[in-house]
Amino acid sequence: MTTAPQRRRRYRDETIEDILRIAREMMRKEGVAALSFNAIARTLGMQPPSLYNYFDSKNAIYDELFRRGFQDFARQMAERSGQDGPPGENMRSAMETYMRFAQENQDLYQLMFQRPVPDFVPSEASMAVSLGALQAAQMQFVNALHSEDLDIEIPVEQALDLFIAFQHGLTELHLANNPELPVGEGRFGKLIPAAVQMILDAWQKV
Amino acid sequence: MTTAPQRRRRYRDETIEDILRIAREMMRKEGVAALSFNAIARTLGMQPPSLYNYFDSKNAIYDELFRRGFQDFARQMAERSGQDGPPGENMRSAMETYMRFAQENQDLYQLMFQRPVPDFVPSEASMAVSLGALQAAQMQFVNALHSEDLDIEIPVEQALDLFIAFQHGLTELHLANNPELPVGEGRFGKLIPAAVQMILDAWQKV
DNA sequence: TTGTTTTAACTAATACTATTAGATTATTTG
DNA sequence: CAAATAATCTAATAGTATTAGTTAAAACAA
Repeated sequence: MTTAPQRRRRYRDETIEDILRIAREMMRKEGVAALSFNAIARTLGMQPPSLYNYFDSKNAIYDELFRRGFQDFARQMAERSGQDGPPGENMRSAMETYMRFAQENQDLYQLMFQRPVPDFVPSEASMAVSLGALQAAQMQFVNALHSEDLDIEIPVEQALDLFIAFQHGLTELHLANNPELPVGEGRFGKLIPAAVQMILDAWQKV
Repeated sequence: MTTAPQRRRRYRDETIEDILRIAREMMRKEGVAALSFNAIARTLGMQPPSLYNYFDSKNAIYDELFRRGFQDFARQMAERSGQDGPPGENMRSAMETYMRFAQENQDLYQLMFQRPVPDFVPSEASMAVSLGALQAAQMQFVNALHSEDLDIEIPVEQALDLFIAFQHGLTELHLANNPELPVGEGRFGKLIPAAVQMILDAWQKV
């Protein structure tokens, strides 16, 4: 028949989504590196070896989450507001989107930007997605640095890297100090406006 | 006798140092979270259970390294130059010392500032050392922010946190991108002067 | 120098982990 | 209906941290 094989595939796809959903729950609860392949299987009511029909290894699960994480990240950075606004607004939007993604997807963020699992190395395909996403996010921002309102005395790439480091540092420290608080609250989560103002004070035309 | 018992204690202390040295080697080679209690014992020529005569658990080894790491960190931050110099010199010295510690002790730095081992929670005693070290490093720096050359329009604690985030972000990204390069080289490792200049441009009296 | 206590090592065992091999059952296709 | 495929199982391997119980040696007190 024509419908039957599709049903099996649908079941299979559903099982894969279940696996990834359970994996993320466990990563959030026990820590990214504490993910147990066996425990995922047991939660699904399977014996651990059966899970190998869906993923070749535990690291293959990490890899799929890594890839999807960067896809989501790229999408959210692309859809953020303020890209065509004044530099300050653009910077604020970029920092908030970056930090919000990290706060709302702490499991994925750790997997993507920290390296909590020592023997997990992203596949070439996932690495390509990752580099593409990061480059796209940076390209969006280079335009802002070429604004007529700014007077930056260092090479654009360096200015961009300073911004990235600032953004990353604020995000890391927000997650370390107030992981439960949304962007805008907490010791570091509330500093985005002050950070943007500092950058503008340094780079704005006098 | 009087000398004999001291000899045994000396042997014991030497073994403890050996254990910690081997642990750090393994963490650098295989990753912090990949440290194997059994492998340390085998390297020492012991059976794994014998190692429990020196450390109560694998996490106790992490804990001792965590504590010593913050002691070293505090000492290096306290001894750094430029603390009484002009604000820009003080900032540059602080950032360089912070990043150099991270670059030269990547195993300890990960254990201290990232959280690569999910079920390792520092003991209260080690946590106290850690908080003391961080607070001391920050206190050194508050003086710099009160300099007469600066005109900061936000609360001092916020200015301090912005600096910390910037410093931390540059360091994280240096280790992620050019872990083998010393401070001053590499995409992010060379940006400390530019970062300090940016902060001065924003905060210096006009 | 005795006897006692402490220390440091051992072996054996437990309960976990990811993973592989091979057999079996269920589902889908020709 | 028969053949192929997919999904599951059991059993086993080699590793992990850790605990219990034992033994030999060293240090201490008399």
